[in-house]
Amino acid sequence: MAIRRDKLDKLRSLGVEPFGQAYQRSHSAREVVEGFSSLEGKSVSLAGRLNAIRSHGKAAFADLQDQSGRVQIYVKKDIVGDAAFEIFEILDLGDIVGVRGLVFKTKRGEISVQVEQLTLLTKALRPMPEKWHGLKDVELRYRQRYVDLIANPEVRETFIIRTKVVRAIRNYLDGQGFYEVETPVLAAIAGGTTARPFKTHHNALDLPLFMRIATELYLKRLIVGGFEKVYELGRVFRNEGISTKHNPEFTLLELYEAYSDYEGIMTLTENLISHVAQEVLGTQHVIYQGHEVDFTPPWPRARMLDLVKEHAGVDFSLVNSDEEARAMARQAGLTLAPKATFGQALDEVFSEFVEPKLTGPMFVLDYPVEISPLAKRRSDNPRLTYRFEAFLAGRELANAFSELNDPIDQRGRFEQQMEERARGNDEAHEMDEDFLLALEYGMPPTGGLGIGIDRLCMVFAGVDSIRDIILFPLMRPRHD
RNA sequence: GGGCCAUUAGCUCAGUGGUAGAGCAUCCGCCUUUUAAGCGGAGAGUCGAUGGUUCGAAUCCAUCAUGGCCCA
Repeated sequence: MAIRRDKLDKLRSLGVEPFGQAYQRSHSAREVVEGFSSLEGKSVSLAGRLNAIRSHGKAAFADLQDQSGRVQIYVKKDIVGDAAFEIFEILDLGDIVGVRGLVFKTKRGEISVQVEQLTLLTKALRPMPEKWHGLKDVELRYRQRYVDLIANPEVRETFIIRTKVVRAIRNYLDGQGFYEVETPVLAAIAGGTTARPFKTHHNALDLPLFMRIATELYLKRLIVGGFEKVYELGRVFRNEGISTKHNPEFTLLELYEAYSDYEGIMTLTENLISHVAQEVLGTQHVIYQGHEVDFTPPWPRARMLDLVKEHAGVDFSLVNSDEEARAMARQAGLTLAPKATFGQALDEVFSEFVEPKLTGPMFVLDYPVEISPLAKRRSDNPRLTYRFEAFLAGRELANAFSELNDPIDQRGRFEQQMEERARGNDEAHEMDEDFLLALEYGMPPTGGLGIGIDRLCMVFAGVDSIRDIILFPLMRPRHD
């Protein structure tokens, strides 16, 4: 640091401003390398960070890194002149420069730019991480992602994949006639799923507010209002623990299609993901965590009850009461809370014995009503709903249902959730009178879908931790 | 919340009770087609923090901090 600060003064005394102005570039590093056959002998201008310097006395090679990649530059005293070469010798790894010069190939065959004019654009006051091993310290990689991006080029590729996934989703949905909308992040009630919200406060209205945990209830209001295909691709916030699969804020896609149902949404889901795979990876096949994944539709479908019967050896379709359900869970080897319902018992057994085995992609159908308070009941079995989840690599990828549009049933479900809450489950839904009011105006039969974008991107990028697909994951602030 | 692990130079890492090390980076010298350039030399540390055990602690013990992995 101190040495680099001294260099600032030295540069200024030589008439060089270490924090320069805009620089006109003619090419990117990649363009120079890939377009060599037509660029050889021609003059190009590039800008980027000095990644490596191999000095040879009165000449030097260096690697110039820009967003597209790296290209070697060759700085020769004879050509740039004594003054410029003196300045070049002061430069450090990490400094950002602009160069203009001729494209050529070295004896060893490396495409390079013979520098005629060198411009310092930004002096780096901090040293870069080690060139060979990169930055490995995960704490520093997350806290100082910019250094991670400089030192580990594959990290940029990971995040470019994320960008492409999001773009491909928008392209597909827009092409299907969906409208992208924006609904409130701050609301008096955080609804749409079961999770603890972040609480905040609006000063002028002296109003307690919550940050959204889902976009569901607002998007359904839009269906009531006559929008027929809407989606929101937005950040939601859940005040819960942090793990390789959980970050307190994450990106959720929710979409709603009027006059559709969960069957229609299943088809849409597999087509959407398949489209994204083709757009982003150019293939339907990926290997994730050692499993071969094939996104080609249609995906296998199985009823939750059947999967539980198959993998846990217990048949919940024979159960007639919550008590019998708890007994069946015990038979499968689980101990549950004494008040656990049929739905909770089934879900726990499913999570424990089935979920980890679902490499997928596949659909699991017909979730119990108690854990699906916003989903429509099956007409042939009121304990179950028209709800499915998509699974991939043992993890929930998507959650969808035929939306409950009966305001009276919906009120009953909310009341059931209130009882849950009274029993101490502070993740249960709150009564949302305003949403019920909307439903009373009439919501057409509708299918809805939610997809966790971070987890989806993890599969496409081949990373195992959600923190590796979030640019700036939440960290405890450093205090030193 | 529980268990296990990590924390040593800017970075990557050695160092299991007896004078704090290596490579890269940095600085100085040499070197005009190298590429993890090379050769010679130099500087660089509150060993995460605080206590304790010991003649002596990076090393053993306790607590705390930060992070990671697993579990709830």
